[in-house]
Amino acid sequence: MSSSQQPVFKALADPTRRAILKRLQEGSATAGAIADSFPISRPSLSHHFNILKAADLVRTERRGQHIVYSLNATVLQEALAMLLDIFSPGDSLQEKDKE
Amino acid sequence: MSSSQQPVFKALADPTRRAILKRLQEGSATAGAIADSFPISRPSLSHHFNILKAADLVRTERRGQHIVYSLNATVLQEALAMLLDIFSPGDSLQEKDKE
DNA sequence: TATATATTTAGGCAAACCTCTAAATAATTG
DNA sequence: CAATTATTTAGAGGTTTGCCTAAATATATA
Repeated sequence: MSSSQQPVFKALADPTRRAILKRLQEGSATAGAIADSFPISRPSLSHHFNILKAADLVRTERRGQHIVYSLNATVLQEALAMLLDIFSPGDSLQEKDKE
Repeated sequence: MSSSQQPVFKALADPTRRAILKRLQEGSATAGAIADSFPISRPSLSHHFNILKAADLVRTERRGQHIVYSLNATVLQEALAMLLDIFSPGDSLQEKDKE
C-alpha cells in the first residue's frame, strides 16, 4: 500500500480540487452536478477530475449517461499520516513501514 | 489564526520541501547543513526556504553568519486539521469555527 | 436512426514553477 | 580593511499548470 504520494500532494495543491474533495465528502455526485458548483468550464473541471483520479483520491462509476464521482478516503488518510509523521514521527494513526 | 492555507498546500506539493520539513523535524539546522543533504544548488534550496517561510512552515533565526531554520509545527497542524476535515468533518483535533 | 444530453479529449496560450549560474549582501577572521 | 565563508537575490531557460474553446465520444430517447 501507500504508493508514491507525490500525485496526492500535487492534487491537494489546487484550491479548486480541495473544494471538490470537500464537496465529495458530503456525498457522491455526478460530474455535471459538481461542475454546476464551480465557476470554471466543464473541460477544466474534467481536467481536475483526472488529476484527482490519478492520485486515486476519487473513484468513478458510470450510471447511465452520468459519471458519479466519490471520495476515496483511504488515500487521503495516507497523506494525512505522512503529514502527521513530519509533525511528530512514530505517532501516526496506524503503524507504517520504516523506509 | 489559520490564514489562507493555499501557501501551505503549495509548499507541501514539492517533494524536496517535504523532505526539508522532515529533516527539520529531527531538529533545527542551518541553511548550509540542509543544503548539504540535497542534490540541488544552494540558490534553489534558498528558493524552497522562501516558499516554506511564506507558508510560515518554518522560522528562521540568524546565528552569527549562519541562519538557522526550524519547523513551525503549528501551521503544519492546521493543514492537517483541514485534511482531517475533508476526510471526516467535525472530527478534527481541535474544534474550529464553522463557516 | 437521428437527436439530445453528459462528459472527455485535443490543442493552444499565459502564468507559475524549479532549476541553474553569476552576482550581491552579511558576518567572521587575519 | 581585505579575504573568507554563509546565504540570498537576480535573471534566464525549460517544464508544468490551469484555463479556455472546439471537437469527439458515450449513453439515452424519440
